[in-house]
Amino acid sequence: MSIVSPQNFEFEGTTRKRLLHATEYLFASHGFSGFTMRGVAEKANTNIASAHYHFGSKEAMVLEMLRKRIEPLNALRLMKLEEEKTKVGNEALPTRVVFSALISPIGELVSRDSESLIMNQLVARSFTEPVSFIEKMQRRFFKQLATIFISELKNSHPQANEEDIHWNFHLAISAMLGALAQHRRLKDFSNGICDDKDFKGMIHRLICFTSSGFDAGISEFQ
Amino acid sequence: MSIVSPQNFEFEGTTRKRLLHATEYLFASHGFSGFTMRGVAEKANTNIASAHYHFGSKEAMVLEMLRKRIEPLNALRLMKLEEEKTKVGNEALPTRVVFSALISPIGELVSRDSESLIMNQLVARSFTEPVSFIEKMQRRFFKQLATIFISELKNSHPQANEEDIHWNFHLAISAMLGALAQHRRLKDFSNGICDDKDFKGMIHRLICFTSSGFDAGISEFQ
DNA sequence: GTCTTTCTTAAACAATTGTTTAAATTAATA
DNA sequence: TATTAATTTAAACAATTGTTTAAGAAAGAC
Repeated sequence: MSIVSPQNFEFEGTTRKRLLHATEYLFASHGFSGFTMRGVAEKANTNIASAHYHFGSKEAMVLEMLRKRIEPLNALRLMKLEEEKTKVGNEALPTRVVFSALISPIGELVSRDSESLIMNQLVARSFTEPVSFIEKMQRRFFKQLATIFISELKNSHPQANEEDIHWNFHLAISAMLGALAQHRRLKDFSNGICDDKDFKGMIHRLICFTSSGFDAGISEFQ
Repeated sequence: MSIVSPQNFEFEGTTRKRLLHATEYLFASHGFSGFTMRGVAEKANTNIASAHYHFGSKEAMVLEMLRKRIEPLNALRLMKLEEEKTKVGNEALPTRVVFSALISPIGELVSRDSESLIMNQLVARSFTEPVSFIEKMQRRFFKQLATIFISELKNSHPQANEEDIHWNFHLAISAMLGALAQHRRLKDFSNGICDDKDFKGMIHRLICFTSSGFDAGISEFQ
């Protein structure tokens, strides 16, 4: 089960769902300007006019697809964070727990809906796409979440300065998205030593990697 | 001096050089399928037929541009690594020194040629582009280098198993490329607290972050 | 000088792009 | 059943894509 495997199967459900599904797959593997409405229509077993009937435009179709994927993910992240906060009461959360709340929901959503494997490359891509509306999406879908998690990290590191917190949070997010986006390289470069299908393992390693990197960056500069 | 700042100035030099320069800038900010030959020609103050005269095709032009940027970078990386190895003689290199040899050349090339700031987004983008010839480029330009650095990390961690080495090297590379590719987010999210123009600082932080993350990942799983 | 090569340019090419139109079909409602 | 709304479809639209052609200009060699 690789993150984005070549899909020859037909998408199922209503035309609208098939279109969103095909959009998701093609956007994840080719980027916004790299896929075509005709390509989406063909993969969804319908035609281009139908896509415009349901969504109005290519841009609107991608936006709707992204919204449906990202919103549940962020909701799960916030839920996890609240859960951990009530657990410890007045104490500050360890770095690792904060990053676990941020990262582990990716793996959990993938487990729930096996088809959402694509989401990883998808979310990651939406952070490297240059298209202006996606830059806006970053802010709309992620800035608020980032603020909450950063303030939590401030609680965990009361002696650290804000600049270090922000810098290393940024590096951690970059690592997270980078790992999702470049997952295929692991297979190419490890000569079969690593199991790139071990998604749970990746999530676990990613949490360990980012929280350790974060803490090292905080203590180094203070 | 942000990594990719909006450039209104005209590119200088021969037509060929102006074309490569414009290609670099546009590919970095829009990706392969996101920029057009007409856009490149206009930015280079020439016309599309001239671009085809000098390079033959859009793909060949991008390949040539990438080659000219990546090869000197990798040469510097290998030189740094050899330098450090001769310093310690028979001893193994600390993780941090290995990652410093891998990452610091990015900052040094940027210092030498201020215009190569773009290179960062550029190299990073070439690792998230889906276009097939760029996937081939990953292997051509990076696989050999990765093998060398991985074997060096094996020397540094003789007790670790290969799987952990590969996984965490992969995560470190992802963090490095992710940080370069998503550099703009720092400005967007830090509310002016962090100086995104402090490139040397970023390189330093990145080396600290990745080597600590790597070591944590190695020791956790053994 | 002439000739040859190198480079530049405007114009056209065929193919593909997102989008729209309008007719045909299906589903829902009364 | 009759009528209305929702959906699908083929065809065409204008704009843009990478590429090519062929004529011209610039530069160097003889």
